[in-house]
Amino acid sequence: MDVAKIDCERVKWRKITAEGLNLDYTILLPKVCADQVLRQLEETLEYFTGDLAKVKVFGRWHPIPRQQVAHGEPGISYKFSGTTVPALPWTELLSEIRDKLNELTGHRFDFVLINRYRNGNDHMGEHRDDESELDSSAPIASLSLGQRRTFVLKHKDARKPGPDKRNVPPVKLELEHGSLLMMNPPTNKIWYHSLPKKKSAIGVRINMTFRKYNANVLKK
DNA sequence: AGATTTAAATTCC
DNA sequence: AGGAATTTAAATC
Repeated sequence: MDVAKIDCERVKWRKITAEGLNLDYTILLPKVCADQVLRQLEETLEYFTGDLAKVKVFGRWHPIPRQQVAHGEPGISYKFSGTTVPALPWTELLSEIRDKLNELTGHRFDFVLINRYRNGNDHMGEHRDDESELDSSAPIASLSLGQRRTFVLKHKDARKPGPDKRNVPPVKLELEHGSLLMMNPPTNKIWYHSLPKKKSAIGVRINMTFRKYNANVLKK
């Protein structure tokens, strides 16, 4: 069972919508395939360490509460609160997954950010994937492997304190082993997302978000 | 120029 | 008990 053999025609999507939110969810990889991909990722990926694994928040430096690495086309770098990391070259497995997602979606992803959550204590705070260097017309494809975790989305107006706070309910999803979540425009301009801590989560989760950068970011 | 950004400690259910 | 909300600064766009 390998990724290249997955039949895109048979993928059954679940559509999730709300005000300014447009998601598609599916279990893309059958269990045996997802198990194999996870094992291969664990064997082949190395994560950033040292200064590349730190963020500056409220004037203080912290180690990121998860492991992280980026791969993609030459010339791309990923910036987040204080730190800039280079995109490492594509690996064979990452290219294979990218090609399948390109076939499935009709987009050409040129970058992937990989986050590894060692256990339920690793997490990610509320943020949007709306960097100006990203092609705002392209979706972001989020593939999850390993430990199931809850993904929380909040409307930007439900988040800010004060009188203009609006009561838009959050959207929660359980991201399963082998699942693919498509975040379609304009979702990432309007909704924040996070992966909260979960005491009961013991296992490792790896999440890969495939993105498309604006053409002028790539090295020619 | 004012909104936005990110994680941790603390308080509050 | 464990989650959700609140508070924290300085730099960037």
